[in-house]
Amino acid sequence: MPTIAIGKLAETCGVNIDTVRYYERQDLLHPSERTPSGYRRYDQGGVKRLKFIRKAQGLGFTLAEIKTLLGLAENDEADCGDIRKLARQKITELEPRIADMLKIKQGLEALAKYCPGSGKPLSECTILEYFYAEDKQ
Amino acid sequence: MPTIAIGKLAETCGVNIDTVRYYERQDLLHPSERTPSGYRRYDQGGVKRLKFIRKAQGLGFTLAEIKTLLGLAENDEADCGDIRKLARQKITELEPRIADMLKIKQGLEALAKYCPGSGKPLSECTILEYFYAEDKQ
DNA sequence: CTTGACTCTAGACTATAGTCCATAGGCTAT
DNA sequence: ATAGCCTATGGACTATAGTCTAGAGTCAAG
Repeated sequence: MPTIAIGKLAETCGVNIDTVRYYERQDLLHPSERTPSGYRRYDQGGVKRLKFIRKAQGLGFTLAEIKTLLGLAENDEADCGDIRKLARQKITELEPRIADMLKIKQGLEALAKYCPGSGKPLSECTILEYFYAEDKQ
Repeated sequence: MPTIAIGKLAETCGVNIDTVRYYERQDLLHPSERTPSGYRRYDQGGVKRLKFIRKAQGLGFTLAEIKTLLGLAENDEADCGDIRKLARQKITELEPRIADMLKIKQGLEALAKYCPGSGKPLSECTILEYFYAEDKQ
């Protein structure tokens, strides 16, 4: 079974070489062995694991969460429900964040819409007016 | 014109006292004067400025952007168009982020929907299958 | 056998927005 | 005048996810 060096692994998966070492420090990805001179060697499992990490990141999981996922994925006792639970939890975390961002966007749109725009003095800027408004309530 | 101490300012605006000093280091908010013993004193302008900062933050502006906004707000040469431009820019920054988060959420929902769930072995988990899938392309 | 590319380690540094700490001095009410 | 807050400073530390550096050692090709 051929193994590859860290540079090749990084290149294959499209990540920075230092990121691979960082994942190792975070206990997410270890080489399958080391050469006598101390060079890391990775097998196909390492490649899969690194791709797993990047995909899960793409879905918004943090490295800590990915560690849990990897732990489950390699635990024969775990079942599908555990994984699904994490996915659902992530969804419910995402929902208020999306809602917040939409609210912010709508707020900005409303401000921009009523701001008279170019050529008008700042005294007529409704955005600044909003920022400087006294809190009602 | 009465002035207030830093603790009172922080309390009035609902921020941590260290945050006020932090904003000063970031050149966002300076006391109107110092007492002979070196205590910061803030006037009503300071209160307004701090509230301005917090409101703009609530709309998703970074401190660096708020610095620009404050600069404009206090520059007689600036006009409304400048402010509106920043608001619009923020909106266009927000849009892809919202789209990304919706995409992530939908991806997770699709995964969770097809995952057989509790009681099923991991070998049937479609989420893990997705994570471990070979890239097509 | 030397050159250039690759890798090793430990530790510093990035961004963002704070928060906390120690130590010292100031202010106020009793 | 003294207890008990308040404030001053500089610097360290938090979280997250890396990125970069220095100095040393290793490997492969010509």
